[in-house]
This record gives sequence, C-alpha cells and structure tokens, in this order.
Amino acid sequence: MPRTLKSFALDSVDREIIEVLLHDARISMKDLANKVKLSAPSVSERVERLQERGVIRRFTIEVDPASLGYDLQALVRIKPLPGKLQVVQKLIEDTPEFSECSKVTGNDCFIARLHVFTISQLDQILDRISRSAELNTSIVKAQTIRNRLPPF
Amino acid sequence: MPRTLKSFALDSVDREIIEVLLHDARISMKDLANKVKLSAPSVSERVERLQERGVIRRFTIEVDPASLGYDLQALVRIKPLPGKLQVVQKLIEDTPEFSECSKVTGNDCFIARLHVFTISQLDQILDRISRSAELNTSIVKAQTIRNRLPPF
DNA sequence: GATGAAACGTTCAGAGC
DNA sequence: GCTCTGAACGTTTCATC
Repeated sequence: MPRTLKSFALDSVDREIIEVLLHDARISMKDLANKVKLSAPSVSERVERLQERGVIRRFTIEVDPASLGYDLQALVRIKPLPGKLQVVQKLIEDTPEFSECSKVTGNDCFIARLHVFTISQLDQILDRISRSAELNTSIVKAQTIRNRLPPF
Repeated sequence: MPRTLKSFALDSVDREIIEVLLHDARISMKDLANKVKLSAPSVSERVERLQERGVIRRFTIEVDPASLGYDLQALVRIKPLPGKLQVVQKLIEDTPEFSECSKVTGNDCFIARLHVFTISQLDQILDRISRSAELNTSIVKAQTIRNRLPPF
C-alpha cells in the first residue's frame, strides 16, 4: 500500500500553502492567509513548521541559465573507469558548469546536467572527464517539464 | 569566443543579489541592501529589473519529495516507438509523478525524472509508457549536486 | 542611487474554541 | 492543539533630491 498523506500530517491547507509558495515565494503572509482563509499568524506558523519538518527545504529563486548566456545544456551519462569512481565524482563536483548530478543504479553511475556557453566549452569539459570515464552525452533541445511537484 | 558577462549587463552587485536570493529568497530588501552595500529602494529596483529581464524566473520554494513520502526517485530514458512521439510526450506530461522532462538529441528522445512512493507504483507507471516506448530506467541512489548555478 | 515619511506587513501576547 | 485579534514593531514604497 502506498504511504498515505495522513502519515505526514500534511492537511489540505498545508498543501494549498505549498502550491502558492511554489509559484510566488515572496507573497506576504497576509495575502497568503487570505488565499487559504486563515489569519496571517496562523499561516506564518504553518510555514515555519513546514520548514522545520523539512518539507520546505528553502526559499529560493529560479534563475534562467539562458538569460546568463548559457545557450547550451546537456545531460551526460557518466560511467567511471574501474577504480576511478571517487576521482570522477570529485571532478564533477569541482566543475561548476554541472548544475545537477544524480548517482544512479544501472550501467551508468552518474547522470549530470551541464550548462555551457559554446560547443567548444562543452568539448573541453567532456575531454577532461573522458580521461577517467566513459561518457554518453545528450544535448537538451527543450525542457518540457521543469521542477513540477508530484501529487501529495 | 564565449559570450562575456558584459553583454548581459549583470554587474557584480546583481550577481551578489542573485547569490543571496538563491539561498534565502525571503530576505527583506533592507537586509539584502545591507549585504550588498546599497539602499533598500535601489536593491528592490534591481530585483524587479532582474525579473523583467527574465534572469530571475520566479521566487519559489524547494520542496523535499522524500518528506512527502516519495522515497523512490528514478531517471528514465525514453525512446518512443516509430510514430509515437506525440503520444509519449503527452503521456509523460499527464503523469504528475514526472517532475522534470528534457527532450534530447541522441538515441533516446526524452530523459525524465520520476518520483514514486513504492516500486510497484514505479512498475505501474513504466508499464503504461512501455506500450509506446522503449525505456531505460535508473534508480537514483543519491543526488550529489542539486540546482547549482554555473559561474556568471 | 539615497533619504525620509507614509503605507503596508509581520510578530507577539493574550484569549478563545 | 490550532486559531484569532489587536497593538507594537519592522519593511516596503514613493516622492524628492
């Protein structure tokens, strides 16, 4: 049986709060309170508890890499050569152009997202890593879903 | 030549503002102003301009899927069967458990991130898609980098 | 880009359900 | 336990320089 929502004690108001904050994290507690039909202090307290419980990890901004000139985005599957796992992991972490990296099961070991200005910059970064790993690179043509929250 | 920062007219103060907001998007304009050694109205205006220019896409919260019970995360490479591209894309979009989906070059067509409660739920979702596409699924064991912003 | 005043939002104590 | 009210306190905004 899938775990139910009850076991996390998130009621419908908490869910509404999260939905609203996902779209506008700087909304005033007063306006948020109006939306969920509660008083400002109550909502403020709920938001604090959601943070304490780790449901809300942080308040942040979504920055558009393209607006900073990062016109090229790639997803790279990375399979370290025997004995090179630690080296490769550190290499990825030390390359700031990687914005995401997941350690996964299967034939690959890491799947990482890379943002660069140009193809030659991509080439440079991948050449460096390919000394320690087998790579499989896919250029991102479009992002059809971004940062969507599953139902809860 | 890689595009320089000048062409985007982001000065060092704008960069500082973005760095701070990435970590705390609810900081008051007054405190943010102190950090970057400017007055509150000036900073407020800069933040507005960054939004208008699309550098800041939105103010949002980072929600921890695990805290909602989503204990299982997978990255799925999806290669639609001939003529099934549209069907598959719609299927992914209509499955709310997919939190991200990138359309990519290469042998696969989509690479998508999936959040589920249980293995059997994963099985169900993938079975449905596998009628229209070849799948290659990797379970995420750890996320070593998350939502990092490349240098700018 | 800064200042200062007015408008607005948040927080806290106290009380009620 | 969770919520509300009202007043004190802090923040944002706007006109002005």
